Amino acid sequence: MSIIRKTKPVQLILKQFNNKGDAISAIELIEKFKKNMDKTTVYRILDRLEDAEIIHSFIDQDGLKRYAKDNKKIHSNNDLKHHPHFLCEDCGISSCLPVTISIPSIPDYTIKRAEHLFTGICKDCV
Amino acid sequence: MSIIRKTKPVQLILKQFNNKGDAISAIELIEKFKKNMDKTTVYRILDRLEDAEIIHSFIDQDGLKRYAKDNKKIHSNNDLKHHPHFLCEDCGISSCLPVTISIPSIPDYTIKRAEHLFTGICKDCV
DNA sequence: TAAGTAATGCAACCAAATTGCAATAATTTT
DNA sequence: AAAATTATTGCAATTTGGTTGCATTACTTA
Repeated sequence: MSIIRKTKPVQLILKQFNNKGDAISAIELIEKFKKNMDKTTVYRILDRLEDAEIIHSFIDQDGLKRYAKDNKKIHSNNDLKHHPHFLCEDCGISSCLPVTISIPSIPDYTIKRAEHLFTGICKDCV
Repeated sequence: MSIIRKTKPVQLILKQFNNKGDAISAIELIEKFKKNMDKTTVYRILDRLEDAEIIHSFIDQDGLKRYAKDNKKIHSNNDLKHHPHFLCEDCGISSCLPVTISIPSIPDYTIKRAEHLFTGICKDCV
């Protein structure tokens, strides 16, 4: 699985993630590329890119799936794996924050995955 | 707003939250009470209970809205406001963990809300 | 117990996401 | 470089979680 061919739609979406490091929702991408490709294609490309660990996804407070480019600094070692995602209430721009959240150890619980979502006002909207 | 009458549907749902402290998804409740009430009613009761701060909600990793009873110990003071939610991969049971996550302060960012989602294996599924 | 109004059920609707399938376009093989 | 292979796409239809409008029902209170 997850062999990715360099089709035009794939290149368009990849370029999008390379240009800006923001976390983009699937619907934003569908809207942006509606003349270039079908929404099904957008969803499937995102799935494949996630499989290939080129991007990662999370669900935001509104239940929308968002995707962001995988960042080596953030994802390479275990320490930095648990980084928070931030969503600005004002401009709606979402981003990965380059800080580590320490996971508390809870007796008898095995934590495999953690997702931290912050909502507030970003530096450009003060 | 948010005056809550003790109708039969409301009592059923309240009993559900009083019995078990788990975080229940709206669809679980709809399924469970499908012979007792309409799904619209479930959604509207949940909204009202949340308004009245009897329960609180969050979106889980699958994008499902989940609700749990508000816990005074967890919600009374600001320190304990940011408690994580845990979802067991195995049994699917979700719960509020009574621990505090410290929010890192990020320069130029104002964090208003935080949501922490852990996925893993719970104590009953080891 | 009658009036006022909150709450419910039903049907229709909506948006995000998924699926099946035939057509198309990257690759790979020759 | 053409043919064969198979990943990828577009389109239409479907699914799912959730919402809305409205007439009817049932709490509450006076």
